[in-house]
Amino acid sequence: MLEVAPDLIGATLLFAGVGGRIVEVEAYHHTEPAAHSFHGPTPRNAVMFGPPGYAYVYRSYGIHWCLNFVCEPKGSASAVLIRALEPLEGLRVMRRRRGMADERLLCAGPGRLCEALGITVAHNGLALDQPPFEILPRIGVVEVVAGLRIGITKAIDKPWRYGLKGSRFLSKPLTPVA
DNA sequence: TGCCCGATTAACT
DNA sequence: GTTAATCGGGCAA
Repeated sequence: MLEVAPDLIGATLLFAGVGGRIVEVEAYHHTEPAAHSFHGPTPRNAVMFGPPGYAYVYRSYGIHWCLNFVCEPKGSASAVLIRALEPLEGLRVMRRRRGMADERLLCAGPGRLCEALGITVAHNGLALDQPPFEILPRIGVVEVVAGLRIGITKAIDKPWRYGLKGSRFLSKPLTPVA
């Protein structure tokens, strides 16, 4: 899981033809209290305990949707939270859905990202390798920076946040960690 | 059965 | 900088 997370940076994620390049992710594992799967399976996070390669969508603060990729190994209940995209495809659609013109903020944050792509809990448990999802491997070399996770209050010490170096589409600046 | 809190965002002072 | 919006899960009673 800690291997696939940084590898996702720079890959292109499309949902029904709308999306862009992944510039920010965070890794979660059920052995640390920040993860939803920490306390064991529930109806909400059940997909995290299933096979890898599926989407886990959950509601945050009762308002927003957040998209996760379920990772190897199966049953480990580990997942990677997609935090930010660099908008590339379907800009018009995303702008309409988000109701704003600022391209930089279209997908800079988990809740914004889901709203822009039109992802809701209805897509929870969908396979990531078939429509409407489409993931294209990154092309060429990208500079990945690791940092401390943000927006959480538990297990903040783990440097499991990964971002594309210098990207202006990050939800917040990335603080490098050795 | 009820209360408190969170992997957030946007609007307001 | 601060605060409301809003819902499912964990924990206390």
